[in-house]
Amino acid sequence: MDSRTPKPSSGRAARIREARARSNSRSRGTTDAAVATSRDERKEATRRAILDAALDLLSERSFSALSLREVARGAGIAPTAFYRHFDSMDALGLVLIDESFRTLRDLLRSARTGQLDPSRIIESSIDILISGVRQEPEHWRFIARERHSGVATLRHAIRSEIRIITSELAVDLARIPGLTRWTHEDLNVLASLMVNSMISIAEATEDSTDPATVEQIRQTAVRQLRMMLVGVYNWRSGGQPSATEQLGPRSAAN
Amino acid sequence: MDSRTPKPSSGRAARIREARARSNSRSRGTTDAAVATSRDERKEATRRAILDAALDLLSERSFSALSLREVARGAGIAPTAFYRHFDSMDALGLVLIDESFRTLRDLLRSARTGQLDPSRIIESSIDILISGVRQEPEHWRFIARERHSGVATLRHAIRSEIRIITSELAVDLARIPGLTRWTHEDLNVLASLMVNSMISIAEATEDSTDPATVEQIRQTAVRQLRMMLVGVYNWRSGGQPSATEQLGPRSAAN
DNA sequence: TGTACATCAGTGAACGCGCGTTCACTGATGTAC
DNA sequence: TGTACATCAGTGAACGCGCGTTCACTGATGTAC
Repeated sequence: MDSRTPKPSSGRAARIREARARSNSRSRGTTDAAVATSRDERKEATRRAILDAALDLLSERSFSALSLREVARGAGIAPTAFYRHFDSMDALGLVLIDESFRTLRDLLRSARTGQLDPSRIIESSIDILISGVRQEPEHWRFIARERHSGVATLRHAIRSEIRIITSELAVDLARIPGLTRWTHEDLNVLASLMVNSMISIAEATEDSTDPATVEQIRQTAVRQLRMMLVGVYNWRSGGQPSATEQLGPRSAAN
Repeated sequence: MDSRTPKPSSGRAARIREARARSNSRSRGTTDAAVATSRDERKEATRRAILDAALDLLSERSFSALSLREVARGAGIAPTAFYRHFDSMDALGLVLIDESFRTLRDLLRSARTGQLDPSRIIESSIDILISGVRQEPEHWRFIARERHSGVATLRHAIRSEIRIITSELAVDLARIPGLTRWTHEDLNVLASLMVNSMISIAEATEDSTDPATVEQIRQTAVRQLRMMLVGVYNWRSGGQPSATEQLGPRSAAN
């Protein structure tokens, strides 16, 4: 069995194979601590191993360049066993998108509910974002990469998830005192501006391991968001006529 | 010879094959109008055919999913002839990046030199961008896709090109009256904000053929940029203390 | 509790396929005289 | 201008490889009695 002879590879995949080996050990009567695992539990463990192996490989390759056999190898199973868990690689991809966006949504929820110091709201948000990215870098990388990938199924799935998150954020923004009178469209434009820069901040972060670089990205992000929000707070508040004149007339309709 | 029997395929690839067939016709003594082509000219034509075939295929696949044989097929040559023009697919990719960024830079230059109506500067810029994207959609798509792709060589090449464009823009911005006193870093932050949204506007545009959708994207883009620039014009100009207070203290150091 | 049978996650051989790359070649174009 | 030779873009057969998918199978786990 493959899981008995793991090849030298990255820590994560190795850990998965060990986990799979352990949960199978009882059935092979080894002296390993007898962890009672049902058939269902072991099936789930293999499923996870497949998903984790795929996510692991996706840090180097894009999804379209990922082969079923490679993933199976990473999970420590025969290629044919893959089909016991997923109909196709595309199906696996969709599950990965689902899980990745769960991570993203969790982060947003925690940012929303945790009362932040209002005087440092931007800094706190960015900090939450950056530490979130560092906790589950694979999910962020996957979303960032496949958002524009050649695989149409994944691209569309990601686009619709991003649209959902954006409109959720727009709803939230509508409650902020200064923005209560904004139109639906303006709120959505702002929200997508924020989601976009959130994703590109995440991308920038997870590419760099050097703490100094991360710190620099953090500061740039803070400045970017601050510029954006200065714009927001001045958007409909009048004043600064010389500046706003240069920016062209504001559309009266919306 | 393959170029004599073109398969039914997209217009562009077919046109390329025809061009190649035509430039070869003299050597085969057909009755075709005798276009005198030197060996060098024909070699160049094949090279172009390869590049165009690749760009054509890249509208559906990502670069890493592109095969040498596929490209050769698209260009109407035998797979082995590919090596007469490029050492590898990676080499081809780098040439494509080069050409794509030439398109992008040309667009920026024309936007810079053509004196725009200052009262409609945002609208004009966006219009230039959108029509630029519609003229050479393949280049934009290629950059957008491969920016986060799995092919490290291309990713790095694109990143450094974007960095160059961003700092060129920062230099330009420094000349704008309201921004003359900004720090180097602030200008770069603003420039990268603008380049980022430029790319994402381009992405949004080239995915949609429907004119109504394009018009909607255009309006959203205008609004996004306007919000951003309202922020910029208020960035160091003081005033609006209640709003800026909510955004946290401005860093005095830079 | 023991027994007989059903279930089903995982296997390994086999298939046909498209891939990148090598090689010796062909024959039109270019060049030296 | 004509001839002899060099150049070199493009060819097609051949190679070994990893791929996705099929199939009949195995044997531990689960279940009915």
